[in-house]
Amino acid sequence: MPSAFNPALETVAVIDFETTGVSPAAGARATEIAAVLVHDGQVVGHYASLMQSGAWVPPFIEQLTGISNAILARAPPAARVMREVAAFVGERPLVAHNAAFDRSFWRAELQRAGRDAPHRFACTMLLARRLYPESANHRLGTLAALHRLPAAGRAHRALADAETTANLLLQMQRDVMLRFALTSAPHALLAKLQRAPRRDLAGCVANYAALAGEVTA
DNA sequence: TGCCAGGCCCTCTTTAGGGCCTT
Repeated sequence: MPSAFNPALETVAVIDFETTGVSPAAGARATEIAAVLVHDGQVVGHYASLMQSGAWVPPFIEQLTGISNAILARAPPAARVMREVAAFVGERPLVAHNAAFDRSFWRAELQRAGRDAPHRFACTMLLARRLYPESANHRLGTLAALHRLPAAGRAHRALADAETTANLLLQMQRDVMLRFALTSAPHALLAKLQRAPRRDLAGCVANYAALAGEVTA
């Protein structure tokens, strides 16, 4: 039975950081990263690791994530972890929930590790605001509950949140296909939709479909 | 020891302000 997704759909990497704060520009550092590879409608691989940057973990963050200074003392160096995860994702497009946040740490930590960060990002939060305006809010946990996504483990840990985001991405692919009668919902289309005027998603899909006729039903 | 930001979007807007979302 043929897959409902385009076999040519590129693999994307869904990432999630745990950090000591909200801004690398203000001195916050990453404490954990996870990357989940998604291809043809399913998760096909993952990477996850704590990382030791030497940064101090505030009590609020320890309570939120369960990641303590004592745990990080035994973690591998941040630069080594970032080089490993960069090799794992390669040049694939990246996806994150509130991607502006993860993009800032991705760039900052890779720069510290001596690696370029040219990756394209897509944001499940921006897309969810357009696809699910009826949701009470667009936090990852709320959207996971709304769609009854599979439980992925403790929230606010990198791998669990990356897996939840990956499942949300797959849910949105299915919903876009259903809503707009498409046979596939490639990453490039979702990336366009996340920037589309909220009241003209159908117009954005039509324009995209006209340029890439293979996605239409 | 323990603070901190920024991109995006909406509207009471656009020469701005404030809320959301991430840790």
